Amino acid sequence: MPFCYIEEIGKYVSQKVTIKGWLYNKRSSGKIHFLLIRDGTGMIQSVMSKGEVPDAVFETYDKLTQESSLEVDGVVREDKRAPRGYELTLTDIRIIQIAQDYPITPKEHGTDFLMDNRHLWLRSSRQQAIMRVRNEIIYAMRTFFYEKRFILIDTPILTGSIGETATTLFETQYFDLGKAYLAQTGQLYNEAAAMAFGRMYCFGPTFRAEKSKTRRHLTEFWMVEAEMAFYDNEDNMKLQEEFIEYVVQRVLDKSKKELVSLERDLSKLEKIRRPFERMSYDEAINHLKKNGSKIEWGSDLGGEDETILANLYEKPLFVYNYPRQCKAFYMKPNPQRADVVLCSDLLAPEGYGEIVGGSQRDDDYDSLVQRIKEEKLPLDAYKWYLDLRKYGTVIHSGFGLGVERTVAWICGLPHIRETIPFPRMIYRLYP
RNA sequence: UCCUCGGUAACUCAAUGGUAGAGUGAGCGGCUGUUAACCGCUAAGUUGCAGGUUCGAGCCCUGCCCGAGGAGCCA
Repeated sequence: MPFCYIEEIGKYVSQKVTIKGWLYNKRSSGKIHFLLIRDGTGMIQSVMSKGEVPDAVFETYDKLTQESSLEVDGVVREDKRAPRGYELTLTDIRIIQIAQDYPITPKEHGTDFLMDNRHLWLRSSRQQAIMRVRNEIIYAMRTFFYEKRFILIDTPILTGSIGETATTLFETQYFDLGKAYLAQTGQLYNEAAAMAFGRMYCFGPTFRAEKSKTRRHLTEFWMVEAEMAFYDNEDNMKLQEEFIEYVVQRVLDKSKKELVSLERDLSKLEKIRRPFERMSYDEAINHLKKNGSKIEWGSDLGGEDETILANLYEKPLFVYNYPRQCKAFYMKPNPQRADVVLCSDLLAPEGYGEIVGGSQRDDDYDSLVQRIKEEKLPLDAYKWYLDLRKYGTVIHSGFGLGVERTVAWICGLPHIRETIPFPRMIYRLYP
């Protein structure tokens, strides 16, 4: 008898198959039992009627509890009455283990309880859909870069030198060499790699010890960061548009079923096509002031400011040329205007906020040394980084995209915590 | 770190300062097409912790602990 995964059950219509999985839910009318079985690839309703199977098999229904593990044999049928189109007429059930008091019931639960049971919550159909979309998003990102001949270069997670200023870093003792920090970005290493390979990207976890407590923050999150030699910031923004469009449209194609089950409005995603909207930082400030914001030129945009701007359009919005003072030291000053840098943030629509930050990097040795001194950063730690401006410096640019914020946006989720299997947040390290 | 809200049965929530209750889940029984099935019965509580006010506190006051939403900061 063939073993089969539920996602390919359609290939086995009128055949007898074996399914291995877990009991999601059960219902009965007394002489007819319904078992909803999941196997990680999907869900199928299985049916048995009294008299049509041996009594011993029929009575195993009474013993089965939610999330008990089991193997079943049955004949595959197409049936409109089944929740997923196909149904299994059972011939045998073999119990592997009876689950005792599975805590997550089919009814409502609160956030705290679900987060404490995250290891089990992942079994529910909504979480399954989100993780499948996340999987497609990541695959689309990697495919995009692979097809463009970008090289994947893995950057270190334990670092000595710090990437940027402001944010707080997780630190740990590193043998006799002093403090090591968990990487908040791979960018500086990316620049070294771009000078070696031309166009590259890294994909990995990053860490911020910020005491942020919002629906858009994690202390551990995944970032995809690209770096390109001979790209100015205009080339950089064009690449970002192409990248986002590719990822959204591909996921829309590959994960339609999951997005529909998450009740995502697909028409909103269908509109994510190049070119995206653009607005300079100066224009953004003017618009915000006209609409009652207290923001002053020179400070970074707040969450509410971003939402006001992003809601003007149905497509993502680039805000470019930020003041030098609110951006990282490595960004290249605008040659026409020394008070702003050649950079852009990409704001996702529907209030999802910043998902990409990018810039042209300062390629001049003296100017970079000056900026490092201004920021009071340890010059020694950046010696290798400065070498990149000594040995064949070229114009180069790059960007970083937050994977979880992108997943939240594409799935239409209210909170980032459901976009990663085991979220790390300021007040949560378990499970 | 700051502001706001919350903590009552395993879960989700009720309960004018006056006998702590319902639904879900669990257990038992019924039902031959159920769709978070339905119907009946049963068990289930140190009301987050420590004090205080009061004849009497789940409810009012103080402190602490835990969580959520937001701010700042960021992807």
